[in-house]
Amino acid sequence: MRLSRYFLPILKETPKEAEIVSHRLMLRAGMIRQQSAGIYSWLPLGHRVLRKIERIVEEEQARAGAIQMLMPTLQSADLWRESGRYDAYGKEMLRITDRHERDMLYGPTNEEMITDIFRSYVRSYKDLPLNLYHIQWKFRDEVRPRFGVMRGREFLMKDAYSFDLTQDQAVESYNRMFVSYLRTYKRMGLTAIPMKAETGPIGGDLSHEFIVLAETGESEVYCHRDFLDKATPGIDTDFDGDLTPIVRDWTSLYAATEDVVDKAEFEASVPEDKRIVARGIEVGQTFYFGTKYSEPMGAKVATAEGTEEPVHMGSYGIGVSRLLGAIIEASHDDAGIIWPIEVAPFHVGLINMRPGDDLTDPVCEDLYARLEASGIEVLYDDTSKSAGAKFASMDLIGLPFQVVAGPRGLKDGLLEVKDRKTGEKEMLTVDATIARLQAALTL
RNA sequence: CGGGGUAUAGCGCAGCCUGGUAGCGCAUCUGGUUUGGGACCAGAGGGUCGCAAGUUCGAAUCUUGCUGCCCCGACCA
Repeated sequence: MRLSRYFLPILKETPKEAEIVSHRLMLRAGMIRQQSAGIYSWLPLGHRVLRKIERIVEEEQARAGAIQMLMPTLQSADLWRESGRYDAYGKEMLRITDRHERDMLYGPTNEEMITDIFRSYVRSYKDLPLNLYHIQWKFRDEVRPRFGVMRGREFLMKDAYSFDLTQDQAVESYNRMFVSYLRTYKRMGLTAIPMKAETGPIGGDLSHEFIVLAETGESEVYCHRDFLDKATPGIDTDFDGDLTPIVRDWTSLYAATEDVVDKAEFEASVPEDKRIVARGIEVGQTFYFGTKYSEPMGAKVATAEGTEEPVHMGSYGIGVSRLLGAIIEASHDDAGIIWPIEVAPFHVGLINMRPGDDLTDPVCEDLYARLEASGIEVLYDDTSKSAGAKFASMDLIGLPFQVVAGPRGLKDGLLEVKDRKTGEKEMLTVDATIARLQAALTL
C-alpha cells in the first residue's frame, strides 16, 4: 500500500479524552474514531488489525473443532423471555421496538439464539458433540464506557457454544476451547493466564477468565509467577485426544481475580517469591453451564437408551475488539505501538527519504514490488513529508520492520533495516534486505 | 446510577471574572527554500463560540433549562 493513496489520519497531538496508553495510541495512529460514547469507527489501519485478530481466532477455533456461522445482532425479546433473562438482564441490554411495536434487543450475547437453532435441528446424541461459533458485534449499554475499545458499548466478540450429551463430554468440549485459547492468545504475542472466575449473569459451574497482565488492567489479579514461562500447547496438539493433562497443568497453579480470590489460599499455595499481585485485562472467558438454557428452552436429544435428555452446554467468549487495546497495552514504548508480527497491520514500513529522486525512487519501487510479490505486506511511505515526521509516524504505527531508502545509504547501494521492537538497525543491500525480511517474517 | 468537570476552527488551548470588531499554536491550501528523527520564510482559507430561552442598545462572556463528552466511584467481554 502506498501511503500517498492510503487513509491514515495520524494525530500529532493527543486528544484529551484518551486516558490510557492504548486508547491514546489508537487515536493517534489513526486506527479508530469515536462516534459516540463507547462506539467507534474502525479506520483502515485499525480495521486491518481487527481482521488479523479475527483470522487467528478463526484458525484456532477450526483447529479445536468449532464451526463458524453468523447470527444477527438484533434479536426478538421472545427468545429471552423463554430463558427468563429478558427481565433479569437489566439496563445493560439495549431494547428496541420495531414499527409493529414488537420488542427487540441488540444482542449482548447469543445463548438463547444458539439454543433455539440447536433445538430446531438436532435430535440425536449421534450428532454430538457440536460446537458452533460466530464473530459478531455485540452491544452492552455500559453505564460508563471508557478506555477506548477496551470497554466500549459496542464490541466485536467471538462466542462459541458447545453441546454435549453428558457433563463429562461437556468438560471435554470445555477443555478443547481452553487449550485453543492458550494458543490463540500466544499467537497474538500475549501471555493470557486462565484464572478462576465468577460466572456472572451467564451462569454456570466451571469457568475461567483469560487475563493478560498490564498496568492499566481493570481488575486486580493474584497468580503464580511460573505461568509466565509456561510452554503453550504447540501446533501439533491433538484436539481429538485427551487434553486433560494440558488443562490440569495450566490450572494447577494458583490464579484468581480480585472478585473470587482467597488470599489465605493464595499465600498458602504460592511461595512468597513466586507471588504476583498485578492488574489484568480480561480477554476471554470460558463457561460450562450445563442445562441452564437447554432445560427451560427444551433443547433435548435422544440418547442411546431411547430417552430424551437436555444437552449440556458451554459458552466461550473472546473479546476481539478489546484485544487490540490489550495487545497495545502489553506492547508499546514511548514512541508508539510495537505490533507482534501476526497482528501487525503491515509487516514492513518502507520509507522513501526523497520521493522524486533518481536514486531512491527506482530502488523503492523495485523493493516494494518484490516484497509484495513474496507475500510481505508493505506500507510504502512515498510522501514528501520531512524525514523526522516520517520516522515518527512509522514508529507510532509500530510496524515490525522499517526499511529506509535514502541517498546517503544508496550511494553505496545500501538500505537501512530497523527492527521496531529492538531498535536495532543494519545496513543491507536490496537483495539482503529481502532475504532478511523473508527470514524474519516467516510465520 | 451517585459525585465532579468540561463544551470556542480538524486537534490542543486562550478569551469569560469586569458584556462592545473571535484569537494563539499545530494541522490544511498556495509559492519558494529545505531534506536522515515531528523543517523554514511569505501568503491564504477555515468558527451559527454545544443547543434553546432569558436579561441587555449590544452576549463567547451574565441567568435558566437541556444535551454531548470526560474523570472518580458502583457494574461488565
